[in-house]
Amino acid sequence: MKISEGVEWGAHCLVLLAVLPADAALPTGRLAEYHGVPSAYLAKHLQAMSRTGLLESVPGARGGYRLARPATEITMLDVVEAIDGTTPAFRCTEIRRNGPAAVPAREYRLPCSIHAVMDRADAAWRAELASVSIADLVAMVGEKASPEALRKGAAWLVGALG
Amino acid sequence: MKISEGVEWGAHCLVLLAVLPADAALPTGRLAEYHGVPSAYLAKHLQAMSRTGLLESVPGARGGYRLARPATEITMLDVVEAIDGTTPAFRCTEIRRNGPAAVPAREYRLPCSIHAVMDRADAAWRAELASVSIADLVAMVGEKASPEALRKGAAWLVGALG
DNA sequence: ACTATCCGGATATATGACATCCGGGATGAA
DNA sequence: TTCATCCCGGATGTCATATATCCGGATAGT
Repeated sequence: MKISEGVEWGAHCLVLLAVLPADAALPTGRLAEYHGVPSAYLAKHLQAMSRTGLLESVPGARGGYRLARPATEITMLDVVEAIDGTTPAFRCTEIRRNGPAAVPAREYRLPCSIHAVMDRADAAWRAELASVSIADLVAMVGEKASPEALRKGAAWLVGALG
Repeated sequence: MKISEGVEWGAHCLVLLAVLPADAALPTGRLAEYHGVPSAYLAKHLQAMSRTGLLESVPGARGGYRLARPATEITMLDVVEAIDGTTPAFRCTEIRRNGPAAVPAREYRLPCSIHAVMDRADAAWRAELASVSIADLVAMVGEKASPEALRKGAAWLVGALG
């Protein structure tokens, strides 16, 4: 089991965009440069977040991306679902309907018990992700990051936005 | 994100083995036949569960697999970890150390906030899985399955064990 | 001895993740 | 108007992993 690397990139981008002045936007190239990741591929994930309404794209010269709504209203679950999709990790192939114990399809009214358990675990995972917003992450990073790193990041932002 | 199909197979096999008389074992071929899955591939997953101590293998003619401990003491988390591995779904690539805001490695004492959030969600998922035992699943299946399916399954078992 | 079975390794194939590129369209600046 | 950016979607290529199979060696019943 494995989550796409793009989720990490997307989350970091959202955190960076969350500390920008209102209405300011950063283009794909700048976001890629800041995080040291390939620009062409990051674009794919930014487009995905734009499609699901997390980011707003500003076309044209001096355009870029900015948050589509306040950072308090974007959760980590939104990011994961935008980039990794909403398909549950477990897919029941209904193997109970195979083999010698199989009965006609209409008998399988109730969902497979194993399926149900996996779905509950999936729901718990998503609930945990939904409880954390991008704004929460901004606060955490502000507390944890070294002053030096914060200073360098801010200095770069001034250059990128100017 | 996606869980190996083998987890479903493994869980169903454990449930079937849990209803066997004590000390009775079923070989790979029978387990595969009962669930309608390829025997050679199922063997891989059974071996994995054997290595992690969920199953006990009985070598030699008329051997097979049986539970290594009571069904009440085998959880769904055990199954998932045996077959899908214990590696967390999210892997932090520390992209905060890239780009213009990077500082010397010794400055990154505290874990990445995004990483921390993903780990908490992963823990919630595992906790949910750990709260359900194979014995619980046997009970659920007993309640939910159609009497007809249970009868056919039992009949097949009598033949397979005889 | 013979047969049935587990076990590990080697191998083949398919699926999806990762990564890049290009053409089209939209926007603002010159 | 013209031009330089920039977003967007599709096509493409590469690579890692999941899926699936097979074989030889070891082991235990008959």
